[in-house]
Amino acid sequence: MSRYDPSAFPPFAVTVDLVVLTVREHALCALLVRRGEPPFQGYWALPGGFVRPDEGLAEAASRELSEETGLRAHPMPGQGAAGGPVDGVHLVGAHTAGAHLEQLATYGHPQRDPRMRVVSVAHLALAPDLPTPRPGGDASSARWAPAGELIGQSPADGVPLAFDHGKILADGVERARSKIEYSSLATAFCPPEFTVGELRQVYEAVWGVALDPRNFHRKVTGTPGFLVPTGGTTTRQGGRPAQLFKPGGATVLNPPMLRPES
Amino acid sequence: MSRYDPSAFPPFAVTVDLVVLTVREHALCALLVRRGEPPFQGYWALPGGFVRPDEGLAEAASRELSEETGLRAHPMPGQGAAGGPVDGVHLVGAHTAGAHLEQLATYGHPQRDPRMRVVSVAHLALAPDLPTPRPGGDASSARWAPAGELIGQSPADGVPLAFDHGKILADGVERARSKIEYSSLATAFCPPEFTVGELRQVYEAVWGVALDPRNFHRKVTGTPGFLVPTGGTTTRQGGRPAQLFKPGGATVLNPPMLRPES
DNA sequence: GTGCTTATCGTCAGAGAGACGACTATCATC
DNA sequence: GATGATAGTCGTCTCTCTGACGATAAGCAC
Repeated sequence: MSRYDPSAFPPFAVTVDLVVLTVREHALCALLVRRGEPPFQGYWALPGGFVRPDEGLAEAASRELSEETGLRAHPMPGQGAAGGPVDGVHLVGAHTAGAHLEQLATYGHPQRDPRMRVVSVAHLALAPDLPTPRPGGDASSARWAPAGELIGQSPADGVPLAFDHGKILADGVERARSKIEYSSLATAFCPPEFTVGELRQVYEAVWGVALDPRNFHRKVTGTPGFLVPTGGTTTRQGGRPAQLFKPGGATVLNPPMLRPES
Repeated sequence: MSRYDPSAFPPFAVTVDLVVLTVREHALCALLVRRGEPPFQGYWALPGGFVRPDEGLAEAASRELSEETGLRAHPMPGQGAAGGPVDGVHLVGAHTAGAHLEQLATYGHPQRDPRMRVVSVAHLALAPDLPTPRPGGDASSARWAPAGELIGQSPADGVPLAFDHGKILADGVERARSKIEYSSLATAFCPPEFTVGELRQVYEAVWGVALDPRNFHRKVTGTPGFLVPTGGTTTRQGGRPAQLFKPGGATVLNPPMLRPES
């Protein structure tokens, strides 16, 4: 069985790759960076990089996210059981609301990188709309791309991503789509204070469906601990002034938001 | 940013660890093996081992499972999107029903193994009650242990597991508990043909609650594609003869089975 | 047969969701 | 200032599903 033979083990490279999602202009978008060197030179890829010898996986993901977006991380307490196997991490940028980071899955096909054996621990980050996608200072080397076009739900399938990043992105989008059903994670896409209508637009963008504003309003305001009114109002969406809310303490939604069957 | 510098990368050992769950005597049990060498010599641990240079992660998990339990694996088609990010694999043993294998999460804390930097990709396997836990041929080196006692839900907390395997086991149990809510995975704990009562006992053992037999019967027989009657009956549970069923094609349960709150 | 066990069908009340009507409050424009 | 457009918020009705639980069926041990 030779379990754990420390003298001779096959060496692997371990990386983290990030699926960073946000909602911009009513569409779910993913952060991509352009590869400057082979393999897949010139292709778009997910941001990521090597795990350093002395850092953990979540730590590496948090560091990479910070390098790519400027978001800084601090641990989000009390998420252990509810947040799934790997605890979520809450991220706070200098001028933005919190974000969410969690482990997604690990990809280790022997030939996924032609240079060597690389195992990538993919992470999923949900962020509010970042004013400037200032990734690395070089604007042409990074962009927000509509997720629907990248995962084959649009006629223009677009250029494929480097490595197996198309598959990783699709898995991340599916995770986000299912997770906002039964958790309050959709608020991670919103600014610190938001209206019910803005939250509904998040659901509509992530799921790609239209939701009834009245039923949605009843549902989210009627779920204890989901939303807390801040007292303020805003008219930034036009129309009648809307109440402003911030996320309540609840992390799980019971009963869940139901995604309409298409 | 130095993304992917193939010339110099920190070498990691990559292993797979297995959370193998089954239901025996109305209790959820996990497969443990005894460590014969340091560190944690004499401790119980999850089965697992190194990923070989030319095999994928699921492949390695499947191989380890086969070595430990005798279950053989073959791919389970058509599970891609519904089964989550990482496809499930269906396992078939010589004399038993199918089993289920899926990636759980990856654990890579820098100090989780005192000898070297080890990243472990944990997998979750759900198997029907195996007649003989013949792990490696040495009966004293492996056992089925009640999961409740191992994850701190019982007064006798028992001996802790080696490494971070207690945490991995707890995550696997939680994954199983939540996944049988909205998928048909509970049938993976059952023999090829089973009664509604046997399926109910699986839910009761995994969740640790009592369910109403009448409502459970209505729910599972009323969900299209969940169960298919085979035509036969059995009295192996005593009482009135019960219809035998096999798993239907459905993988997702909509609406889900609701775990009683408490 | 009697009693025990488990399976299976039925009934009823309450919670929650989808469909949609109605009213409110602001802004842009005439 | 009146008018219309836009968006927010409250209600109502119906249907489905669930939880609680009564009732009956069909085996086995004695």
